[in-house]
Amino acid sequence: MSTSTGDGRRSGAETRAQILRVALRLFTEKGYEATSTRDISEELGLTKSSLYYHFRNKEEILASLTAQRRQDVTELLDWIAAQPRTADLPLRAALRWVSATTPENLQAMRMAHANQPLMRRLTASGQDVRSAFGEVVDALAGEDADPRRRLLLRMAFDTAGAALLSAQGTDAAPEDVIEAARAATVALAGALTAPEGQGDGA
Amino acid sequence: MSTSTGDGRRSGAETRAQILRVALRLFTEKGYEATSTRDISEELGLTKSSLYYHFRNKEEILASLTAQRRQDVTELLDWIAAQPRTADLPLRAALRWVSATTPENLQAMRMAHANQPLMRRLTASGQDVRSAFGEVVDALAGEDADPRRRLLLRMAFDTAGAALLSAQGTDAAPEDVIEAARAATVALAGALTAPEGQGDGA
DNA sequence: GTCTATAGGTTGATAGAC
DNA sequence: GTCTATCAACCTATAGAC
Repeated sequence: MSTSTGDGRRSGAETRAQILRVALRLFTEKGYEATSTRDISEELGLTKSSLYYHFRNKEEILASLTAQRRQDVTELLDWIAAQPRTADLPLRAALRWVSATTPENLQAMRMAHANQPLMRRLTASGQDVRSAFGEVVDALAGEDADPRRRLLLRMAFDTAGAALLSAQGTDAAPEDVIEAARAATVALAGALTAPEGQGDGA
Repeated sequence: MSTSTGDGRRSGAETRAQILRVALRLFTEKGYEATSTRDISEELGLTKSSLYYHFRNKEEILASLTAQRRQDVTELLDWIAAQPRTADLPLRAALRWVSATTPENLQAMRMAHANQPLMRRLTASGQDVRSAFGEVVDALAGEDADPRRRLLLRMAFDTAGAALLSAQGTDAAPEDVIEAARAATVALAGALTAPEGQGDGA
């Protein structure tokens, strides 16, 4: 029966999870600034004040939604460091990254995309997912590679985000998005190892 | 000498253009909702009220920034309709689209990306740039193509947006972004005509 | 854990003088 | 064309009762 107390109260963890679920959806649909704490609380049948029992402030709700992502990038960096530096390492690394994307990850990415300026602000003041990619690119392409090559490599990792962008307004399922992203990663990484033409002639 | 009146006033068109320039930057940096009319006016040495002489309301400023984009898609559609339906038409069409991207277009795209939820709202209530791409995809792939193929084709057109996404936080110049987008379009369109492997075997 | 009540501040927008 | 003055609406967040 969970930890319900019998009257209108719920377990702390349960309510907290509900708040996060609703906030994730509203922050994505309407944007963080356009979503008021009132919007969130009313949808749960609570008052604004009750929200402040579970979270210090509105931004902490967002932080809880964002946490636990840089860890993944760090693991990827460790994995790359342990790999033999073969020519197809960029492809294997990017494919590993994109293949690890789950539908839950997609929804978090949607939210991040829907609040770009805000995420940029948080980025500047602490932990960052996107800037960590700079290290990944450095590890794979070297800091001396030309900007166009570096950007293309980055795009090979970012195909999930790109697919999400293109899928906007369509009825594409999360699985379609991930599959298209994988295909795009293969294509982009391939272009990096054979930049000119599509045959293998000179 | 322009149309300055000699005292503190400026020509209407001139002030209007300045407002649009500042708004484009602030809407991109901070987001539409987080940018107040006060932010815009103060940066120009005006009062909020003066803004309302040039624009009916805040949203009309955004609309002025957004206008004149669907035209481009319509032209693309006409061009596609007039082309022979060869196997490389998707590549040629997507490349034509991406190649026509200017640094000015990039900045407008940046702004659109920074305000996804709002743009989606405007989309639902009238003219739309993104949904028009559905027609492009239909014309090139047919409505019967599987979702993964359709999405991949869409991504081949959306490489400028994807490159912009990946370029965030880097020092990539607009020209680098456009060049990387072109390369990505070639790679993605290539993957569409030869979906399996990178050789040309079965 | 949730409520009512309210503090304290910002916002978009309008009226009317100059 | 720009200003001052003002408004109603809304926001985040806190205090304190239950």
